[in-house]
Amino acid sequence: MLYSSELIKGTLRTIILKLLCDQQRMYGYEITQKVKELTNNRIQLTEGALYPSLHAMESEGLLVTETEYIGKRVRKYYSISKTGKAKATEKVNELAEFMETMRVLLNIDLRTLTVQ
Amino acid sequence: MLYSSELIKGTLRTIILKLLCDQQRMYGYEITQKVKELTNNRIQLTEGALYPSLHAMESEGLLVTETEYIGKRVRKYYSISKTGKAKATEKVNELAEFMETMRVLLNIDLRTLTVQ
DNA sequence: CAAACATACATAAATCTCTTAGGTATCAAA
DNA sequence: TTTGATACCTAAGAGATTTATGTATGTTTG
Repeated sequence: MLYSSELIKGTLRTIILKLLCDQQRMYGYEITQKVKELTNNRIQLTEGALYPSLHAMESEGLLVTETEYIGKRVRKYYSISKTGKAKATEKVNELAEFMETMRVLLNIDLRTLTVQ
Repeated sequence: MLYSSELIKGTLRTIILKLLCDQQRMYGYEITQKVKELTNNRIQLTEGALYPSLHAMESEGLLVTETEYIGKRVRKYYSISKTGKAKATEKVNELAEFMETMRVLLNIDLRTLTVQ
């Protein structure tokens, strides 16, 4: 089951920043696969959203890139800057608080929730 | 503190449907106030988003309206239909699963989270 | 008693984020 | 040799919301 994508809106940057906080460096395609794997195919990032988002965060100084060649194929690695790290923390905290607020508002019982 | 509103996107209908599930009937302005109160001013629904959303859900048969006059002032009450109730459950469950997935993905520890 | 604020509805243009759809190219497997 | 995976990218369109605006009544306060 895939989530109705409206929900993903607004969380893409948070996901990317948090992943890059933990993983040192990753390239775009790798990010899509990692998210897919970590969420048991529940969240499938689209490239049309991912790449522009990566480019934007690079130009904002949140991410830094280095390009490498694997054979003849280009691979663009992204890693997180100091500013990016701060932004990651901020965004994750904000999302956490938002989720907690929604949990209370909608009276969602997380104890009975197991996603697998 | 108000949430950066991107997060709210995609959850507006869920909030409205769930509230109307619990409250029998409410009017638009009342919904904004109730959400504000229940979230300690954290979520502030904008009227530009709320009213079109209510109108859409009415035309989709999820909500039913009755108009009343309080003095000379119009008040439009919304209540939830049977279809709406089913939709509410569906949407709340979907959001709950999405939040749980995000919690795992971002490694958010809800035990240390207290929103107040 | 007038101004400010709250209540109560509504619409429309602009904005933002993402999807859909397309494009290019390399590499591995069947 | 064709299919599928890897790997990058952009642009048009869609969808949900914000911002701005409008109308009008009721209440409070200086």
